[in-house]
Amino acid sequence: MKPPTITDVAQEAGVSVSTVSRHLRGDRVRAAERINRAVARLRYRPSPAAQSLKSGKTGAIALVVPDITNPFFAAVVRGAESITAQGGHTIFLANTDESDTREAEVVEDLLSRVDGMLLAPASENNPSPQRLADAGVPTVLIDREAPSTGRFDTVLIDNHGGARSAVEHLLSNGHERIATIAGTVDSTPGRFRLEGYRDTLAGNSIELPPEFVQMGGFKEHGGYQAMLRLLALPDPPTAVFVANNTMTIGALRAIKDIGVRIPDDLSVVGFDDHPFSEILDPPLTVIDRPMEEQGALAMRMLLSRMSNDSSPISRRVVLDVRLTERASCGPPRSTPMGARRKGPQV
Amino acid sequence: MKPPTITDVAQEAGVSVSTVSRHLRGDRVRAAERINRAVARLRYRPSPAAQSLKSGKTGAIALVVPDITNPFFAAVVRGAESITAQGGHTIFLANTDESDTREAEVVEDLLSRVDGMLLAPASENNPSPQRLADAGVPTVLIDREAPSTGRFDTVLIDNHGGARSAVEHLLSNGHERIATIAGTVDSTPGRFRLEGYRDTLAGNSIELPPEFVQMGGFKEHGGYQAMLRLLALPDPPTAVFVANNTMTIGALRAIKDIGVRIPDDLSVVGFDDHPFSEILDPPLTVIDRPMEEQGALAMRMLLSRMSNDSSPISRRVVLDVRLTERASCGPPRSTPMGARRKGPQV
DNA sequence: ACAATTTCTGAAACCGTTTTCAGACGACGT
DNA sequence: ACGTCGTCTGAAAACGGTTTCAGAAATTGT
Repeated sequence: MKPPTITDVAQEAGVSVSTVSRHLRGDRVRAAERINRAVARLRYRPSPAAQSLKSGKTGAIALVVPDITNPFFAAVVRGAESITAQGGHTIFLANTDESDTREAEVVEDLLSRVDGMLLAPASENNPSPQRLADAGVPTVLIDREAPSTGRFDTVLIDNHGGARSAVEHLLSNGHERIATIAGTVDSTPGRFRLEGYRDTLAGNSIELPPEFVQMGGFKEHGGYQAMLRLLALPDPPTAVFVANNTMTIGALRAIKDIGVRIPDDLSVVGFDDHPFSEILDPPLTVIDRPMEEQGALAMRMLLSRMSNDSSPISRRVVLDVRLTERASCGPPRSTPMGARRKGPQV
Repeated sequence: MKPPTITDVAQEAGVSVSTVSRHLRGDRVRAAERINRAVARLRYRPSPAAQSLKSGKTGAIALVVPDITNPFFAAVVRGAESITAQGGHTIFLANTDESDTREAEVVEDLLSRVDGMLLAPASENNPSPQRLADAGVPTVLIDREAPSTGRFDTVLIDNHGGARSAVEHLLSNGHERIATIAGTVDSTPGRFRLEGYRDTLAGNSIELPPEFVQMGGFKEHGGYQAMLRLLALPDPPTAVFVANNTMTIGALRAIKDIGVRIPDDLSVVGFDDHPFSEILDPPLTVIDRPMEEQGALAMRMLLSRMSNDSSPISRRVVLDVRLTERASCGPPRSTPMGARRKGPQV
């Protein structure tokens, strides 16, 4: 009933606990065979609690993300897990619901249970990374930067460049009235994607009314509302860049509700690909990035950090993104839309 | 640098470690105020390893799912997490990639790290639940049954009834040539959804060629291939029931590649809703279920099991599903004269 | 065969907590 | 005042491993 301890094994094998311990950790030992048999017979498994108490290592790694429901983070998890699968580390996954306070709790709780952490902070002014640094927990940041830049290993993507590609694609299709639905501006992706959008338009000497930037908070509902506001404008945009996948779902729903047609009435570029993007009608043009690789890379960096304390300088990796062109963009409508609106409104 | 121990706190507060420990666990103690100050000043946090070694409790719960990328499981995780958030339990999430062997490893590893486990077994002949029972770890099964039925708490949904609703919906639209893309048949959902499909057809005295049942293995690619095979049939079906969400994505991609139109050429019902279902063209009719609630319920059952050892009988909860009708179903392309023309009946 | 060396072993200390177990202290009744 | 309680306290023993240490056994060299 009670799980067997190393003492039971020692007794069964007729040796001392030290010998059993040594054999289990790989030392050459005379009674190796007998110990193996005893272990098998008793189905002995060392207690992680005891091991970690003595060694100070837990054999676990935490992976903290703002929203596990988001396919991007799910992919990151898979990527990270694929690296850790062989090596003997367990992954603890935690969800923060995009909340700074929840993240603080979660991090505080996990702090002493793990040897290292992969963290995608909810926002940029979040104290968690600092807390982890203080506690001496090796940490790699994913997709979001820490307040005190340059002090943490980070795996980012080229958010600014991605937004630029999106807007340039729209420009090259002849659009000028290009709007954006932006995420929370105090998160790294939200901030840089918005800046990329603005810089690109500015670089092309295009000036747009401030209503062309609508905040969607990275949530589906936010995207829905934002798109509704955009479409209700007296002089609405002919193209929209939506800054993440969940807001895109909401935005498309709004478009559908209103009865606007893509790409005839409105061109759309999303950020982050998804299996569904291909089967939409029309298929969605998106900014794509290596999601699993982002997770895998972060995990590799973390593992190296954990074993190889050497390099004190922090690494900052920025992965490339690329535009996957499908069919949701076309030339702008020559005549401004406005007459043809139906369905629910804001 | 080193995290402070209870001894440091005791010293700082000028009392013995026992007193500190007692105060921390809630006993009345004279030096309460001084201890609090010491704890705050030192930023002391008790070592989970030491606590769990002594108490035998870990304060953690494992949640093991076959595929975290699947929005259904992501929702289950959220549901479960929402319950645990307040109470002091950490969640360990693990992914098994639908593999029995991976699941065995994961469960074996987590076994001694947690006080309880929420498990969605990869297949029905998977030994993990038995292993957990042997080890005395409270366990609640999610969505899948264990080999030795009736011995575990389980939170299921009405898979059979869901499949029946789907097929009946298709029947009421006038279809007779109804195919299915089934999941792995050794998993609970795969088995019962297929049985529900077969029973309903049999109940309506409809006999179909065996090629109308295609296996898709619950994977997107499997769904793609299965749909391709279905559409390549000399006498293809006029309607298809796809047994889960990821296969549906694949199936829809195949449909799009081939150029078949929904619902004119083919009616489709999926299993499990998704934000995207609504923005597809046409929006997808699906069997829907309370996903987060399934996770939340399972977590509640587990917590009660963990505290309240009382009831030795195992609970089996079956949640209802319902058909969410959208626009992916219509009358069959070549309807026999006089048959129902349009719209659902019954 | 014997000393010098190397390899292997068990006893014991330790990791940071919780929890007995006496004993110390203050409050109380008479 | 004095014994009797009840409350609060610190020393010490666990929990299940790992690791140091010194000693025993095996190996080697001559």
